[in-house]
Amino acid sequence: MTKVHPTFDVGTVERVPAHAQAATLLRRAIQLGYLMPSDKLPSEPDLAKRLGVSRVTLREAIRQLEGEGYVTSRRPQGLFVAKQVESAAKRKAYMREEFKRIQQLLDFRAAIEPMAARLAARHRTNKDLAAMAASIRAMEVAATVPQFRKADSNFHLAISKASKNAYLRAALEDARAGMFLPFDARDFTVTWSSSPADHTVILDAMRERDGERAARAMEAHVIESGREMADVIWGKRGRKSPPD
Amino acid sequence: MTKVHPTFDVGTVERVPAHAQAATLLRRAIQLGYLMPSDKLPSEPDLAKRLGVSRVTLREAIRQLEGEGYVTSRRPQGLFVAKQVESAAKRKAYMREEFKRIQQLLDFRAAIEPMAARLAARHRTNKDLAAMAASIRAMEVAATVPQFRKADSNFHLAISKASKNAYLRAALEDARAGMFLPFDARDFTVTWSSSPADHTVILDAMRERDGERAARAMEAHVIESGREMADVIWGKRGRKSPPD
DNA sequence: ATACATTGTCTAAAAATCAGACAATTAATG
DNA sequence: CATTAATTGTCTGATTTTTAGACAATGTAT
Repeated sequence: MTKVHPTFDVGTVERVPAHAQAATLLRRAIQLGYLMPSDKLPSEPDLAKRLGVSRVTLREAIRQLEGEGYVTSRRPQGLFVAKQVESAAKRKAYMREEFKRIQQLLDFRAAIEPMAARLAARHRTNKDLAAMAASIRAMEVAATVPQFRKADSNFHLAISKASKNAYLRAALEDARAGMFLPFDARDFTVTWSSSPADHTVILDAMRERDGERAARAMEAHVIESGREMADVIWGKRGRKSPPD
Repeated sequence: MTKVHPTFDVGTVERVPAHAQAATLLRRAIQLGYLMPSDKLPSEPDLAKRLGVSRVTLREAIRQLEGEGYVTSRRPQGLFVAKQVESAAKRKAYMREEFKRIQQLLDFRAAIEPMAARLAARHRTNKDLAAMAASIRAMEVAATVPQFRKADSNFHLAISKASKNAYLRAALEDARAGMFLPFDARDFTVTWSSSPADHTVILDAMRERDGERAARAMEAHVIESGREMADVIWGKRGRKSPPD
């Protein structure tokens, strides 16, 4: 008796316009620290080609980002990354309201990052190891929060790459991009304190191909990062300064 | 000195046509067992409305799925899920060739499913619990592999839903959809042997809100499932029959 | 003052999607 | 066996999004 399934739910198609996607890509690049404040962006024709869209479409994306305050256009010189995206107070409010989402994201990271570290310790090449070490060095010499954040991101992404697991890697990239969205701030320096030591421990485990130790260290690191983050969000600790 | 970042790479925009998205949604519904072989799909206007696309767009998606052999259109009766997508031999060959990918997916599941179980044990409502129990009952009375698979899928998805974590849930859905693609076969009855007992243990932990036990049980289950799967793929055990 | 790269603005066309109408088909019904 | 009713097959025209390209406006650097 062929019949339609009663609880049939496949979800819905959501069309994402090309200009919205382009805006998301550029916003993410700024949020992840690939594009830093006051950086000049490529010219519109160039940028459009890189993004794989037409200039008109790119333009709509730029208008959107200008409205959000991520970029400013100085007439015939080009497009620049804004120095300040939003007020500190506004960002902090945003973070509180997004707290639940962040907490979910931290649990998600706590699930995947240790596994990525475990597999990376097993499958890493010397080149992978070098990339991780380079990221840690970059973290140590970072003078600004965006620089630090970029190095930190690179370290974790290097591990996900070394795991040789496409699923973990994709999930981790998504997770990190999602994390940094609200931490776009220049006034929060989360994970600055515990990170250097944590990262070194993880790197050692990678060097010795000790998967379990790498996983445990990563788990501790993610949990501690989350704790620090929560403290900052809820104002228990307040600001910290970068190391000198 | 404002300069363009040298290693500037934001990725590219990829336009995903609505019909491709619709095809993906329907394909996944079949792969996950929401739509079973010989099931009748809703009428085109109805389905188009549910998917949030026009009928023309839906039609392009259907043409695609027909080409892939997922559905067949019996003229004025409607659209039906195909009985057989591909031959058993072809699927088995496909599985071996996709073995690496499956192994990655198993590692990915081993990372996220225990965490989902842990959080589900903590956050589950009675309704969540009832859904899990219903899935187990459905598994016990399943007479065919698709039925069993659907029930199995529902159990794991119920847990991911109960975890109240959108990221874990989405990742788990992706992972399961990816798993079942090559296991669409009727000739593999993986996880049939160990599953009933495993699932009951997990359910007990959920009932008692014992997150750690739930996580451990789930981890063991995923690992054992992977082991059985590997055995079947490499022919160490061969076929099994469904319970009567 | 001038050159020049860049953004601002416009037009025309192509592609995707939508909304709706109507014909064709055939299982089910009486 | 004829009729009904639901469904797919097919078509048209409008709307939205995106593309490709041309040209003017701008203001910095030489």
